[in-house]
Amino acid sequence: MLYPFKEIEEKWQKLWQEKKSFKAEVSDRPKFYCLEMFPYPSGKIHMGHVRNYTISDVHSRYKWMQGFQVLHPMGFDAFGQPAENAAIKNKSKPGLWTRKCIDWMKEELKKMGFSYDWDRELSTCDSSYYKWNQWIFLKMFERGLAYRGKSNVNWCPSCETTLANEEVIDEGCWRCHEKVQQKELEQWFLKITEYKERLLEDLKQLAHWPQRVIAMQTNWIGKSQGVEIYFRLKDSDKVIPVFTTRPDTIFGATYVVLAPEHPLVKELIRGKPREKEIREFIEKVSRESKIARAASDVKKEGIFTGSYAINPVNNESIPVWIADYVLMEYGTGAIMAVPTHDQRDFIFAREHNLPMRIVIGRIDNSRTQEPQELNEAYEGEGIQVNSGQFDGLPNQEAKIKIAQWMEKEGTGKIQTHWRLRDWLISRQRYWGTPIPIIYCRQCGVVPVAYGDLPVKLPEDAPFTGEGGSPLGKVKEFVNTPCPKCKAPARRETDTMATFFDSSWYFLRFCSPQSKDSPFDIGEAKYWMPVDQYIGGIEHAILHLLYSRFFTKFFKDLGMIGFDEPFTRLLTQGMVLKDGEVMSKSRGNIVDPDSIIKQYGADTLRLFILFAAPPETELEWDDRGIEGAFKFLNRVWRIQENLKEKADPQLIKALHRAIKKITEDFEGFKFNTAIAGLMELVNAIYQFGADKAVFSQLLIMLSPIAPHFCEELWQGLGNAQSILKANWPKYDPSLLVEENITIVIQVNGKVRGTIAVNKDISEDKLKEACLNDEAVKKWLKDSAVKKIVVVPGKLVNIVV
RNA sequence: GGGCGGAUGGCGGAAUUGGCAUACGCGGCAGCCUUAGGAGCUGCUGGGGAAACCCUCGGAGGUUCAAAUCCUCUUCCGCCCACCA
Repeated sequence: MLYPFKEIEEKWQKLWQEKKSFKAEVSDRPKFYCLEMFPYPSGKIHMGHVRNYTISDVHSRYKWMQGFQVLHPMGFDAFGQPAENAAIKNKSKPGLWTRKCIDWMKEELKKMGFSYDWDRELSTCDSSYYKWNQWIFLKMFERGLAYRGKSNVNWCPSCETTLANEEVIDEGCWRCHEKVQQKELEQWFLKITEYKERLLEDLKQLAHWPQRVIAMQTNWIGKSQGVEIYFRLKDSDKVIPVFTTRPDTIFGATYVVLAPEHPLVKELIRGKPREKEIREFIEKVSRESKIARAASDVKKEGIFTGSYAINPVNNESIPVWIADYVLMEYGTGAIMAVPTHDQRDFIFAREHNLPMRIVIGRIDNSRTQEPQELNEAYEGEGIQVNSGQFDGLPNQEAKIKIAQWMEKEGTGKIQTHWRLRDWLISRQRYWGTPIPIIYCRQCGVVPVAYGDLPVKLPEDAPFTGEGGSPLGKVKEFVNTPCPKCKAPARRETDTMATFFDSSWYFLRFCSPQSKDSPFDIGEAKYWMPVDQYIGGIEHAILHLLYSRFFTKFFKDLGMIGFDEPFTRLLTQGMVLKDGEVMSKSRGNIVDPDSIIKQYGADTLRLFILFAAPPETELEWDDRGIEGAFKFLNRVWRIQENLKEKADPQLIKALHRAIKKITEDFEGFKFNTAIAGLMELVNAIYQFGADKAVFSQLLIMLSPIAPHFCEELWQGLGNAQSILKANWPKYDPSLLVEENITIVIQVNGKVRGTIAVNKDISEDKLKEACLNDEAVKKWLKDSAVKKIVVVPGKLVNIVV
């Protein structure tokens, strides 16, 4: 007979809701804040959600049972483009569509039996939430951290909006993959670069984050030390600053290259004989996509400007070129080229017959090479040559000496460069937080007064899907008096990037009803920081970096006292089917709802944890889910045959299991924890369980299969929820075996085993091993050289 | 090109961190039970071999009494970043 999962799950979900079993309240108990990355309400949950939220849920329930006061909230990241696309398609409104999706999704989440405190639910599209986005924006504006700038922005012609650098993937829009164009617009930026040192430095505090996330953030921030070197133009007082991380190669700089967009270019080429040709070249490059420009196998194109610069260390005249491989966005938009020691420069120099000079000699090669002998640039370590007074120094040492010397001479300046750019948050979109700014002819850019917040998003903007922001077409929204002079003025019609919304929601969860501030300072002091954060690796850079930035900003406002929002981070792996990521386009989706209908949520939870460790990819297997269901049925049948008193052997097995399973829960090794539970169940089938052993099994299984265990727990006569039960503790004395099995090896190969008392002396053990019948035949003709004894484990006889 | 992570039976995956490779499950095989259910229970199940034994953790070397685990070289796969000066 199969256990009646449908009735059981409905029954307990209802009871949990009625009793508010997962209500998080400030108390004397130690707190534990367990958070998963909240979903975008697309309407349906997918296996990725199921996996993410099951991991969090098991961890939360485990912490409850360990006596923690747990905060485990859920909400919806509800602003964003899909709602607008759906509204256009269905001739509906984004708000209506989104709220319907939220309702559907909540139903599905509830069917999974997740232990959320639903009283804390929030949606970022509610004005009670986004009001505080606007408040935060104004605070940043006051401090100069939100600013307006003219900028060449990434423009997606399909979505008709700008994109952050971070949202451009392989030169396409991150959402629709349409090729991104460049367009100059007035935009709002957040000055995240102001926090770059702290964002980098504080990564050291994150001892419990995955190494690779730390590495990705470090690379994204991209700190690099080097020297800014000043190349004076020949016959001019103009200077080209150049950034390099390799000042040790300065004596080998044989030409200078400017990015085509470099501000000096126009002036440099004016009146030169090939001016027209150069202009055409620049035109051509600017039309090229960044993909083509970035492809390393593509020939590096360039053109001589006709001007020369002076290498400040040796006063040589070297030509100034323009080339597509130099980027305006990085460094100073100009480089010094050292073809012998930089592969890109090498290719370019060979292509255009530019001079080369070796300045770093290979350590392993005594013969000095000539540049024409080179097949590629030498980028490794070496000894300085052709470098004036620095000849003979190891280049690492010369790097520092040359930098210091140049700084003293005034020809260069030691500098640090960063890859991190300011964060563009303006979106020419409707379904987002309105930016609380008013433009007045008289007063200019005027912030909305705090008292006038929220600037509400009008719910009935026209949706045609054509051109520009629908907000701009709502006259009642756009036209407003200037807060300062009361003259007619216009509102900003751009909205905020949705990453803004998700950069502080974890703080809002501490006090979601708070009416006077984004979050209650006392509540946040109790609950924050988040003890365990769980989500997908795809957010390793953006969301986590922005959240860290906001946290530091709140600290600067004096609202919180810590630097980092997420103490521990777990990034779960993707769910695959037939070796590929589950996705609609591949048509390999397994719908969680159909699995729940067929086997119940407990089986789904059990399987998804058992199939793989949380961090690795998980291959979906329809037969595996049957196995999980079979296991629960096997546990179900135990209640029919309970004994009066359990066998001592089973008690030992139980305590071994408690130790293993507890350790595995601590380390998020749910797959082996479940294996441990299965072993315990196998032992129960062998020896027969009593009520006490069965109870302990249920407690340990309950975070994984909560409805199922509540039902059996109640069946054992318990009036209270199993969540209130204490997590079992093992008795170490029961783990010690009087007689242990020792492995006997001869020359490292297993030749037998021997059962001995645990306290046997080493000599006696050696003797017993040498006299073992199975071992003797391996020893007969050889002399024993050495015997290695690993206490309690094995004996290795070397002959 | 750079960074990170992988590779273990027919499959998903274990291995106390250098100490019995393949726990647990799936699949397969056999038996039992049967009011024949796609149920349940009990065994067996890495490869070769009649056996004694031998071989096996992507491949090749090395360190060690002992290697899936440490070192060197190498092949393949995944993710992220990328003319970053």
